[in-house]
Amino acid sequence: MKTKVVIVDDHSLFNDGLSLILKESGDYEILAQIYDSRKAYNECNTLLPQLILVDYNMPFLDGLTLVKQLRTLVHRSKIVVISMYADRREIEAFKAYEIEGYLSKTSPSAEILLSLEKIIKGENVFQVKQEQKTSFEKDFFSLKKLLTKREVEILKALKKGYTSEQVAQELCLSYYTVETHRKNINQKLKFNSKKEFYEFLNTIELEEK
Amino acid sequence: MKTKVVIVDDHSLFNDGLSLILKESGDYEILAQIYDSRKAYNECNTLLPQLILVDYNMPFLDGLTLVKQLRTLVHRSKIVVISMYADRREIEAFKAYEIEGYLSKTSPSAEILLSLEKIIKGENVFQVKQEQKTSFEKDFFSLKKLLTKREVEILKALKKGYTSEQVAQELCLSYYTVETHRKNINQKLKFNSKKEFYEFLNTIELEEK
DNA sequence: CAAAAAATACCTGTATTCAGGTATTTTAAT
DNA sequence: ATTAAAATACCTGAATACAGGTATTTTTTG
Repeated sequence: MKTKVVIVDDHSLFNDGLSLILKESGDYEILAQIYDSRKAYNECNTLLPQLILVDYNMPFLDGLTLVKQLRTLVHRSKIVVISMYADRREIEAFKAYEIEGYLSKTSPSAEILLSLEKIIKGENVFQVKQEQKTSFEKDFFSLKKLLTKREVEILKALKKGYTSEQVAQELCLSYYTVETHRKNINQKLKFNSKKEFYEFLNTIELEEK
Repeated sequence: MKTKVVIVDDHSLFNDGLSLILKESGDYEILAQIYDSRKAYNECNTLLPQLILVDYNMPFLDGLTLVKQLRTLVHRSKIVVISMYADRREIEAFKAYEIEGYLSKTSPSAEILLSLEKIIKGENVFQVKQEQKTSFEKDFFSLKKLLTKREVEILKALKKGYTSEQVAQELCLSYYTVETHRKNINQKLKFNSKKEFYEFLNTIELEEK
């Protein structure tokens, strides 16, 4: 049984090359090669890959933010980040989203294949020493499962560029209510900065398809 | 008759991927894949390839310096630089060494193959980045005219999710200075909401190298 | 060199967001 | 029908951002 893979990398040559390498090994089926990270969320939502390979450096939507989004999917894919530079701090940033692997583009491809094999079998592989292992498994959530209907409505209004005050007017609510909802949203999604929140807000698809 | 190629790129995955892509096309014979640019000169001196593909960003010996070296070889190979970011100024720097092509890693591999074909036939091909344009990126050129160097630096730091206070620390500035810069940026770009500012921040490509 | 542009820094007041609460009512689920 | 979840609303203090200034120094440029 071949492992179903989606590759997300804006560098087409690399994307295609990696795709070929995986195909050649005979163990992988490439469901999609995505060149624009902004499309990854929706693609993975329908394709349901077992493994998602994500580049770290991408325009518009960087690897970290993308991984955060992908983790809100109901379907739990294994996520492996492939970075140009194997940086410890970079890895730390990803720890929160409990990715299954972090590999470097500078590694020989044989090594990459070996690492991926291990990851498929359930191991986690971090090319730079993993010093602190997470003691408990967090529950992974679907955005829609985690957020309530009202909270999604609040997000939709915020997507229009409204302040909490304006959202309150729009939805005929008290300012305090809106703030409460935002507070709960922030708690659930654990944003580390305003930038992250707005990045999420700008890229997430809230309308039903 | 297959074209004899040497690939120089420290990113093994990319190197191997490109190698596979070329082999698959049936038109190329890979004489060597070199992962350490410092070895490229001697290798090419003995292998005498018709075509040398060189990555731009490499440790120890960058693409530009390597090309300079390779041009001192008696054997005249066609040299094509493959870069992450197709920047006009980068290309200019290479023009002095009369390379035959300059391609971007973001181009579809079919396009790369087509370009290489042309180059083999004697043409020179210089690809300048084809941008997927967002509303803001269209105006990026004028944006750079509008914003000062420091202001762009501030934006870059903000892109990391920093607050003004953190940006000040990062750049060894006063908090007030950072706020002044932000104020000027906001005045120049006339954002109507925080959402708009962060949308801009998240979508704009500030690195240009 | 003189003028303009850029970078630096400070001040004040206001607006907005965030994070910690508490608490009641409405709705959904067992 | 009872319980749990969701939605509502309020309070407060702190952090951050925004908008209006002023003002000095440094750098660039004609």
